[in-house]
Amino acid sequence: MDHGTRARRRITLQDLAGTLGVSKTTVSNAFSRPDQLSPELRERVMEAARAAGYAGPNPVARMLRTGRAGAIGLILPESLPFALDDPTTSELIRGIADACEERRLGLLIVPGATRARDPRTITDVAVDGFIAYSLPWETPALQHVLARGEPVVVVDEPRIPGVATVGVDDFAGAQLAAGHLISLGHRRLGIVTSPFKPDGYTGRGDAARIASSTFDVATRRLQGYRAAMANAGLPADDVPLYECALSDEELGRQAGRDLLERRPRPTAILAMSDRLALGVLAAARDLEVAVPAELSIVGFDDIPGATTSRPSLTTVRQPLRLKGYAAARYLLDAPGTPSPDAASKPLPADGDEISLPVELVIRRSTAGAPPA
Amino acid sequence: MDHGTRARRRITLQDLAGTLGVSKTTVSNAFSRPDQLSPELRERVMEAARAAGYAGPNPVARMLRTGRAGAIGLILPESLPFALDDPTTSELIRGIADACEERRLGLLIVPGATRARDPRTITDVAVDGFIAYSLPWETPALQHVLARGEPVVVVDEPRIPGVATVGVDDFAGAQLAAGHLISLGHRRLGIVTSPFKPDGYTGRGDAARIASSTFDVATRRLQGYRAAMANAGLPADDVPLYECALSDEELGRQAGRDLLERRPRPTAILAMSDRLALGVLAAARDLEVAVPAELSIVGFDDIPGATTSRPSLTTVRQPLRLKGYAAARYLLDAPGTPSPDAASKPLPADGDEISLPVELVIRRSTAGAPPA
DNA sequence: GATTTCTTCTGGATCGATCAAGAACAGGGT
DNA sequence: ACCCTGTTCTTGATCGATCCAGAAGAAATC
Repeated sequence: MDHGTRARRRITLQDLAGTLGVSKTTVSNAFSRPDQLSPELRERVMEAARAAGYAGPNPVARMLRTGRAGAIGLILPESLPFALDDPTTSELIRGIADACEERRLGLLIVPGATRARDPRTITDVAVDGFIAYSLPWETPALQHVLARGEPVVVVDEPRIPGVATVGVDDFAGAQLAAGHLISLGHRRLGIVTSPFKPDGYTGRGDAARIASSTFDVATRRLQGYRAAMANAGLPADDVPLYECALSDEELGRQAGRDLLERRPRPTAILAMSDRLALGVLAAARDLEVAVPAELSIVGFDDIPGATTSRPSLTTVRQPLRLKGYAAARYLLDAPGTPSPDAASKPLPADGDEISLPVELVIRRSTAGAPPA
Repeated sequence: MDHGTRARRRITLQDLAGTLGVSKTTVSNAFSRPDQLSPELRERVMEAARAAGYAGPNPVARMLRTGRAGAIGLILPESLPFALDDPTTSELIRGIADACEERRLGLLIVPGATRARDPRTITDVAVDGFIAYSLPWETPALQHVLARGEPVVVVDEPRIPGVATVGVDDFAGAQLAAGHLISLGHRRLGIVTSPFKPDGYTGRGDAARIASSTFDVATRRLQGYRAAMANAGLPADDVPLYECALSDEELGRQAGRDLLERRPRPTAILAMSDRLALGVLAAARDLEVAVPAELSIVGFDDIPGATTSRPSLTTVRQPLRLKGYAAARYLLDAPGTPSPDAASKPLPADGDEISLPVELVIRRSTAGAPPA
């Protein structure tokens, strides 16, 4: 790995100082603190640097001395290819990128955290802090991140006491979604859930799994759904449930088929993500169940595809991009340490936890329950 | 920025050695070269580390000493949000991520390179090499990358002597596309181009701009189109041309409207990317021009959306994901330095240049020319 | 028993920069 | 002449690890 450019040993600041007959501090200053030396000398230094092919101070050495890496790390649960396919994750990344760009910071992506592997992908990385996205409770990856002793902001989950978290009010959002269906007269609901454990299970809901869930968000959304049902006097505990290992359209379709083949057939399905909901929509199409005439569907997230589907998707909007932006800002600006521009975006912080608002967006995938 | 976790000063390997009464080398070995010390001592060290909250050797210090950063940098021309929207770029990223995962390397993204800014986003970053994607010739960013003296692989452009490049045969691909239309009987063609310069210009083609183009790929594709036309005896020089500042559907639509409003109206349009082609498709719909009956359209890239559009898009397929993978592998494995598994994927390398094959994919957006 | 070899561990140099403290010299004010 | 302030540049310590050469002791070889 030394092609594309000469393998000449890299010149150091020291060397350059030697050939110029000045001290290394002076050369360092020429690059990093121009006001600390006379313009003429600085020009001489830069000229010599150009001539010697010196590109500037070694970033790693500088990091070691200054203690700043100039980048933040993003821990993702799945692989990067998956993350890019998933609108939820890629919106989050966009938001984080917005903040990184403002602050001129690099973004280092560390994917595949749930498949616990070599901790070195986390421990060996030069960053000033981490954003950990949607990890299950017991992930070793998260332990390694925390052990590094650098600032960490968790997005969505897991909620860990003492660790800053940015998320949305999943409970309220789910309650809104279910409440909407109930107010439309639906009584036989079905639920498609995101995973409760990172073990790849896909299939009918299982009380034991739910009880021992390691994914906070799925748990809270389920509680929200059930709370709304309980409020309406519906039996919340034995609602048909299908768990998907990933928020993926194909699995949503599978879930939709399963739920729609049950008798009595549900008249409405709550999905914990829009991708799952779009899968359910596909299943309804497969089985020739009319949406919304015979079946109402509510998603969660409000991804771009929720507008363009046919019918468009009623869903619970969460500010995905803002969530990423807020997480990065929160990581960068310690609360209580008012940075120059911290006032520009006051975020609703509550202790360690920033909770962003959700909102029910009613589109065409929901309608009154069909006559019994 | 020290919340979420205690602000305790980080323990060093030295400290730990002190409290244990062993040398720092031993502690270092315990973490990084377990075979260099007795299992019992190693266990004692690890135990003490756990007790002291020591997460392992400081990655930056290790990098400085070993000279390896454990990550590669990806320079992108536009912002990351744009890159994620663009299927071409995100497929490339997927491919790079595949290779990084194989090698357990981090991926550090440095976006926005064409809007030349602070060189520090490039010079201050800890990576073992760079992949530079689709940059114009004179970008200062590229100079900074090259100046770092670390391995660089350029993807697509610019072709720079002595710098490894991974790309496709744009000329041949464009020739295939134009040849296909000509063999269908089309004589009045129009061309929608990606930018020739990174100055944000969108509008009708301009010979001067083309002559002074700083984007190799656009230039080569245009030459391919024109070569096919010249071969068929068509006047290649005054073919209607519309240049778009970005490969973006909205601009493609704008281009399509412009070309379709010219008289005589072209019977076929060549677009330098699928996103532009999809925009042209939208313009045809706007103007109620039937595709492919009244207008044939050929794209370039073969992004996923090319299959799902209506009609589906005839295009020149390039192996986008493989391109990313190949670039990363080429960066990691110096040619001539046969690494253990280098033989697994023999790539068609020609000197510094790897050229991946393209292929014409005929779908429903092209048909015989309408009768004159 | 002397010599060699192996295993296990140690000390000091080193990677390439930044930082704190201070030296040398200039000019200004009294 | 003196002190003070300011600018410009230098020296030596330091960031936190890895690497190299070698020491000490145990085991193997002759």
